[in-house]
Amino acid sequence: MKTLVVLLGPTAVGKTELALQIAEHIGSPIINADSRQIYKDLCIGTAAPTTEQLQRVRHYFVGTLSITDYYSAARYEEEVLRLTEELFQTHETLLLSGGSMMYIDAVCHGIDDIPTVEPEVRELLRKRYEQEGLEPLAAELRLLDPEYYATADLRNHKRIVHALEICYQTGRTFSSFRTATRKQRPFQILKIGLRRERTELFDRINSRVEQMMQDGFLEEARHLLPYRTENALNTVGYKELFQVLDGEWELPFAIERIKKNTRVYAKKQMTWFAHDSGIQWFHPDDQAAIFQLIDNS
RNA sequence: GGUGUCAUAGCUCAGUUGGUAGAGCAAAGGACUGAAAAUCCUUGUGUCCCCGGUUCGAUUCCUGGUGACACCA
Repeated sequence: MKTLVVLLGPTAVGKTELALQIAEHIGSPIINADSRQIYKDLCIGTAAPTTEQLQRVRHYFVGTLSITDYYSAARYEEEVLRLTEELFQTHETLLLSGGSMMYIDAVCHGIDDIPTVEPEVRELLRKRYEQEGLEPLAAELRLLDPEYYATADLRNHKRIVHALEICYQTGRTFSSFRTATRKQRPFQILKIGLRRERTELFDRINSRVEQMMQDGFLEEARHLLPYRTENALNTVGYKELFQVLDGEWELPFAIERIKKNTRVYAKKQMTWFAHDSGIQWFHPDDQAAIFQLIDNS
């Protein structure tokens, strides 16, 4: 039975280095599962693998997209499945590593087959939200898709707007696409979660942000400033540095915000992963136990 | 050594004309189906420095400590 090893955990826990060691141990490339490292030019701020690390092991989904490219968890699912099908012909075990919760779930059990929203529809709804606000849109959703309306987070405009986009574009209700079925994969999945004491993780986050600044994060952000409205740059770190470049924030204040928002992100990841009972948890230093688990699978 | 000011949440501080207290920051918990490092929701954690006194009742008023700061010697 082919095995996909999924290495996951909060940001800054130590996935990148351990992934390299596991990949070398099992002779697998690394399939990256990070929704921001996949973009070219977001190197320092996303703590993407370095050139040396990329030379050590073949990586997929690192720096392959332009920051203006559209991307989604569904595309990721599709592309990873195609890639694994190919790679499993020559590998018994493959490694996928990253922290983007929805991307990992998309690979492991799939997401529903909902059409991709066309740019015109997206633009139309974006304008309506901007001009009318959330309430009229929510009221409209109640008429178009009462089933989804009943359970939707009515204060979250992204949910409401997306449901409406699908209703408009397809003439069907958004809820009719939501089957919540778990797709079967032609390989077994071994989920390895990395975790640390919270204080330890937060210390690592804080010092990693300091390191990013020393590595030229502000310069990287300066080059990307013209693209600031792209979704790829709606990302912790870049957002705050854009405030500095606008002259709105002092740099030390922005650095504190980056640290804080990274901590919040890490907590959000841990909340998500905590619901997944299929994850076996380890401290990143406990490589022996992790290798043993992989070897026995 | 003397005088004065202050002592309240992890931090900075507000406040209670005496009825056991609240802001900001930090922090904690949660949701999540094609934009997910996104987006959204919830939560105040406390010997009010310590021992006494007055009082039905003291974090608040009073005596005395202790500590910090300022000024005078």
